[in-house]
Amino acid sequence: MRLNASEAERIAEVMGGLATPARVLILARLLDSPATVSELVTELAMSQASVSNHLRILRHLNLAAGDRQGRNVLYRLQDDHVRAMVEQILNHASHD
Amino acid sequence: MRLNASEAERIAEVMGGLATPARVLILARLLDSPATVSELVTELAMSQASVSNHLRILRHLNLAAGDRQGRNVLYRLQDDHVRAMVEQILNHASHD
DNA sequence: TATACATATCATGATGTAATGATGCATTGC
DNA sequence: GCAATGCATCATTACATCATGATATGTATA
Repeated sequence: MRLNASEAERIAEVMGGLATPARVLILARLLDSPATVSELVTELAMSQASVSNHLRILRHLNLAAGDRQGRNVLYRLQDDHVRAMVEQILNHASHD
Repeated sequence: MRLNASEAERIAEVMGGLATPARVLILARLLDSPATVSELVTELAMSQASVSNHLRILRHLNLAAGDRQGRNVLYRLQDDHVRAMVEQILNHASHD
């Protein structure tokens, strides 16, 4: 599994998406089920601007995706591969 | 898999260890086999200070460990659980 | 012990990122 | 259309992190 510089850079970017407690909480919450922005705001006790900024980052890293439903936007994990990775990472914490 | 704030903080710290290309390259290299600091310096074309600083960070995060062998220090991944996590993360890149 | 080699740490400057408050945009209901 | 709701974006400030060059520590060899 040898990496070149640009692959390493891409991985580092994605991992940067998990390098802040706010986004870890968001991803862990989305592991359970999709959630709207306001649900995340109340459940995680974060400001609306902060949640929205973090969701934008997760979107751009292809870790999360949002689907508008009326006034709300329902966010979810991007795909099963992201799900597996997030699960593995959260699992790491419990073995540590 | 619900997280509290301090668990999220811990995970974010560990992921910060993978959030820089230099450390991704180091961990990917150590996935193959252990390596001394000078081997990492030459193989990855990084400065000695930089490699040593990054290794200190990886050590403190319990991602890597170093064993002195004479003048050299041989670095390796901390354990099989770290190995599994790093493999999963590198695997993510190829499916992306 | 003196020297060279391998690694670690330190101080600094430059860059990046997070939180916050304010504002803008989109959608629904009146 | 107008107001209200839900979300996104912007600008600012504060803080953290990286790379680098210099220096210190530990280890082997002469």
